[in-house]
Amino acid sequence: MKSAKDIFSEYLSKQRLKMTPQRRALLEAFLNEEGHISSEELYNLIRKEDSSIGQATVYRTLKLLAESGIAKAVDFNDGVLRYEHKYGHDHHDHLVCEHCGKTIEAVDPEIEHLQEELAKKHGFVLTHHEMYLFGVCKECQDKSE
Amino acid sequence: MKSAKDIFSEYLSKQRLKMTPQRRALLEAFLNEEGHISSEELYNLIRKEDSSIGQATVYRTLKLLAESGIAKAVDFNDGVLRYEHKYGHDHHDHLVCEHCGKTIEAVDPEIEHLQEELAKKHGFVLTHHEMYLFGVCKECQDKSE
DNA sequence: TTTATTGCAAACTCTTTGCAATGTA
DNA sequence: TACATTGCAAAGAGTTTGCAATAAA
Repeated sequence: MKSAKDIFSEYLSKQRLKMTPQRRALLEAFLNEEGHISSEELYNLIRKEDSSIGQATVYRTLKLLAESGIAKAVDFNDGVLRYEHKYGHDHHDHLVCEHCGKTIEAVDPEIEHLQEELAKKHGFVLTHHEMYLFGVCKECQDKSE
Repeated sequence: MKSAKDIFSEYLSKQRLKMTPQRRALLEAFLNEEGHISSEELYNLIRKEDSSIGQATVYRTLKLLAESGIAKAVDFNDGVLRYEHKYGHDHHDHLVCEHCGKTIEAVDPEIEHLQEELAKKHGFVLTHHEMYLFGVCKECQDKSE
């Protein structure tokens, strides 16, 4: 299986774009992060290793990572766009705890199927969907008792 | 059944807030609009009737309408927050056409039920959810053939 | 009379863009 | 060499906020 780096390199050359040390470093930092990272968070991480990298480059690179299929933008309604790993990861939706901000990734094949059906019923061809379930997680429920 | 105006008045007095001509006019304009309206769109509408109303008041009033349960914020990922009627309207999700921007409101009771189940399975108590299905509508499919 | 509201402009947050210098293919 | 990329600072979009004047309860 191709590595994320291969995918990214191939995407760049296909688009006649260039690989640079900044892009290499940002890809690596992104891949080392587990969760849902914002541009600013990634900027703060990368700074520790190379303080010469600018914010704009981080924004630009994350966009590129999303275009190449390495990353996927997710929006938890907290005012910033976040990115999660996409390449090599299955599709999933998110449960978001409104108290502690924790997110859980989950899929329900039946829901996925019914979404397709619902779209079809209205004449739509689905390209993608977003489903966020907001609520209170187990731990926060216990705490507030 | 109470009118939206009653609901809003009651909400205001309960919060020790005041009814003003601006709020009255904005509520009316909002109720007269059918779709999903942004603050700027509502501002442009209200201006025609009373050009002295400021943008900030529109932002502030829409927020108030949402708090009172009259309106509900929806986010179609187009960079602006929109509001739709909530009071007296059943819950629904949205199909969004990525070509023409048209939205269709739809509900699938089975999906709703499975969302609850999925949340429960992960220990969550659901407060609300967002589900947007993005795709291409019938008309746009036909056009691009 | 007390307290909320207004319009205005300035401030704010997140993100994008123009540009001259620099680096990659 | 030709052209993409960089960092920077400035610009942009959408939204919020401080404030003095005004108006509702």
